Amino acid sequence: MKNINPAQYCQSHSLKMTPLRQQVVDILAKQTHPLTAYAVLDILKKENPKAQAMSVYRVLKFLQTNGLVHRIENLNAFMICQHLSENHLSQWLICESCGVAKECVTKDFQQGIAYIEKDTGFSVTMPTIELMGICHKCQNNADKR
Amino acid sequence: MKNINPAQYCQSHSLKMTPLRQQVVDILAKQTHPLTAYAVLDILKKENPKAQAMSVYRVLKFLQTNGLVHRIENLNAFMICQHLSENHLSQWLICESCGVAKECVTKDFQQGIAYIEKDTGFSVTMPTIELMGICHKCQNNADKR
DNA sequence: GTATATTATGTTATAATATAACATTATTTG
DNA sequence: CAAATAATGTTATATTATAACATAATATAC
Repeated sequence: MKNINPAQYCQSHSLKMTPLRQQVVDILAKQTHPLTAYAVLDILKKENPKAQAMSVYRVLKFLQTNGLVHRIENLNAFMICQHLSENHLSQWLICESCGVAKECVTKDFQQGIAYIEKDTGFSVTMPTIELMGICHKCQNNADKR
Repeated sequence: MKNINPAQYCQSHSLKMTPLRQQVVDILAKQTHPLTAYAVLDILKKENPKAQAMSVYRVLKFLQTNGLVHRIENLNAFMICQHLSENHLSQWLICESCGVAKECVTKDFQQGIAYIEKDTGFSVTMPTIELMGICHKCQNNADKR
């Protein structure tokens, strides 16, 4: 159940992977940095010149709703899910210097959410955990100057 | 050091609390729901008819940078800081049904961030933790129907 | 297999959110 | 007080997102 790809994921979740959706997935899968909807559109237009913003937003919404893509709220941008096969929260490390975004995992967040739900009766449907900061590499680069 | 107000906070942090900033703070302090910048503007205009979007964005940015206001990224909206006197992360519970937003606190998030920093070398400058969901009250209301 | 319903996409227009650039006013500091 | 800095005013415009309606593709019922 590891390294499942988006098309397989759609099959096993009875979701329809259309050509347009696949194009958007393929674009996002190549990125190390989050892309805005319009940045996706610009790339998409190279292979699909008639593509339009509305379609991109619709596809992104579908992909996000179904867990294939995460939205980075701090950047109004999107990343492909990096842990497709696992049941997980969207937790991101986003470097303010180089712009690279990586999914991160720690049980503490899961625990924190469980604690808060128990403590307050609040039922979490969608957690957003985004840690803006400076990645290890960029810290080293800064040191060298 | 409890229940410090924004003006006092500015004094103790050598920040300038101008009339415009105070007006925006006062508006936000009355809310249980996050307000967008333009929603703040609409209210602000009642007492300050010449106020404009640019000014509101500038004031909000100042207040956010200095920890008096938090931005709710999921809503493009702003809330007054509800724990001004304490050193804390921005952690929010946001009800998708009634729209009420509350700051929440759990050590687990703090721990999770510490763990990730140690594990990856990533240095967090600004965490965003937003838990969208349904508050206790709204769950009860739904049950009654 | 064709009609009907449903889902996906196309298309145009516009709403909502945010910032750039430059001018003016107020405040601080030497 | 002069010069520098910070805050706000003002206009224009960029960026992000959705509404509304049309058409095409696919699934489902008969």
